[in-house]
Amino acid sequence: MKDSNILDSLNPDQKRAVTHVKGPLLVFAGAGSGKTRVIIHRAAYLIHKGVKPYEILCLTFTNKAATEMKQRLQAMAGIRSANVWAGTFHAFGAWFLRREASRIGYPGSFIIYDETDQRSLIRRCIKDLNLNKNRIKDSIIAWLINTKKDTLSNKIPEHLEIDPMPIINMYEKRKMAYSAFDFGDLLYRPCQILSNHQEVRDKYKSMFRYILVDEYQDTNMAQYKMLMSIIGREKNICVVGDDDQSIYGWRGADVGNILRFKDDFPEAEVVTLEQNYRSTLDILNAASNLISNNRTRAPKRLWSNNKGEEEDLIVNEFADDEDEAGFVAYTIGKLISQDVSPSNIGVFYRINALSRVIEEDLVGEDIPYVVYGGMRFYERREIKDILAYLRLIANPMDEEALTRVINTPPRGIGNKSLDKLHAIAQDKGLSTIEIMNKAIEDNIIKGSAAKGIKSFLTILDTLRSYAPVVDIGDLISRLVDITGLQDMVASEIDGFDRITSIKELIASARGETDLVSYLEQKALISNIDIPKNADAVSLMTLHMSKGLEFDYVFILGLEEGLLPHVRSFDSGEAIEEERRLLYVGITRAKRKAFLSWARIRGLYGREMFQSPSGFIREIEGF
DNA sequence: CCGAAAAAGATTTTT
DNA sequence: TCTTTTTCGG
Repeated sequence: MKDSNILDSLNPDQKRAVTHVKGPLLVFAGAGSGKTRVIIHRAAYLIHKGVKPYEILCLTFTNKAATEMKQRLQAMAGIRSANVWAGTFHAFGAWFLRREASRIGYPGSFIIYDETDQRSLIRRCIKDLNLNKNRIKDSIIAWLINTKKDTLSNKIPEHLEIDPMPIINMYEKRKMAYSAFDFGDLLYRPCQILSNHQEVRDKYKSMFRYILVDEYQDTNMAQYKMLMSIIGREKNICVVGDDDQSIYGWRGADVGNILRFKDDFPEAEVVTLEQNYRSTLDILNAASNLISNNRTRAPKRLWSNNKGEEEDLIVNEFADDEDEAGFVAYTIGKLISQDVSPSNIGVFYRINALSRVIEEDLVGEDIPYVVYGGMRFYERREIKDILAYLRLIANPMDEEALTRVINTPPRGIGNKSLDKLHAIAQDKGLSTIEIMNKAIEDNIIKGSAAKGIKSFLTILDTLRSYAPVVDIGDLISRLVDITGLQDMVASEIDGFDRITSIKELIASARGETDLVSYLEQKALISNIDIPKNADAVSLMTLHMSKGLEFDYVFILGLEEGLLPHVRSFDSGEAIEEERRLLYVGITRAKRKAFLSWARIRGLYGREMFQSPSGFIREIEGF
């Protein structure tokens, strides 16, 4: 491949970013300015210039972005690109820990706890510490634990009724005994290891000589530190981002990271991409008007050559949410009748709860649609049950998984017996599974409970013997059969749907053989892949829309309390983030954007009287 | 111990 | 409104 193949289609600024090989590089890439192209082309260019693919590390924020990056790089640079390390920060953290976790007393075969697992473990700690009646919320503890890890700080809010530290300590101790990491650990623990071990730092510094980071504006403190400790002496670090699209502050993301890049690396080359190739001028101006109301941002103004039709951005007011939904469905129907493909239409909202009304009307109009997010596949009960069994096969120490399935389906083991077992295990310092047989021999557990436990152990043994010899799809289908999960689920009211999702899971696990890496994949990728060639209208939250584009975009619920959301009212910073969220939404639109608000909205079973979002006036430039 | 019924909880966003 | 947890009678 020649230089020209890689550089031909780029504008001068993009070219500058792609060809800057040595030393730190900061790319401010406005919405629709070809950011992803720059990253892909840059990686391809590096390989072309003789950089070894395995020396390149590409970090992104979402799985979606990571997958896209790998695919497009493969298309451009061919098979060699397979050796580029590309993935999310969390996936990188997990990969790192598989190799280095022994340094903090963890086995490399650890499992990953998702939010639900984390919550129920916290709840159990609260219970075991007899802090139940204090009505301390697990959500607050979870928030504390996660924030501590995301921001690498030890600050604890003072206005708490009780000291959260005993709970947190017990949580961490047990999590370690179970060989589990939570999401926060995947970023925090690598930081810890890297900062304590010079030789580990050196190892990864020489391993990855070229680092590319996408969505740098969304990095939190832990991600930042992790990054800084693996940047080699050559400082070939390239970060790409847009401070106007930082929308993860609530999760510890710090826009300051991108704004301070110049301080971290004074010698850095800075490229600003301001030409927008996506939207029409009207849409772009509306978005620019809006975002110019933010105080903390690097000054810039996007421009576009796309003239468009006369009215490309429309704000509508409706009497209630049903009218709004009716309009959206009607308009989409009209567009489709004009030969617009449904896949070129996106409907966005601030909170998932808004999708329902729209869905009803879309069904009524016979319009195909896909809802992204919402109830996540791997959080469905039947799927979590199956995964818990798999986790137990891979790692008998996983008490959380054990608690979940020991009596699912019911086999006569109630809370009493379970508490007894837990107590013995705690006492002996062993895992519950290890002491089960002995508890029965010693007659501590009797009757139906003992019988249930015996059959449970037999089931596990049987499954464990299958695990090395069949693929995971096969393993799961035997699992649902032997455990009785399948029969249990089938007899439920919504059994058919649940059986369908079990079948989906089995199908998607065909050909997989490595249980540990399979489970990691499931923990880190929360949504099952929806075929993207599906010709359907896309419904999603504004957060999910980042990185996508549609010819026609509908944004619902521009109301005070919804967008901006109530929870942002007490801080100016948070309001700015809401503004960026709407900015992201508007800039997804290529040809037309329909924004709307309703005077009455049914929300959580209540009728709310709404007033228009202040953002509407800002868009219109008053 | 089980399952139904009632009560409570949570409704922002994601890895 | 919808889901999860707790309570209570069998």
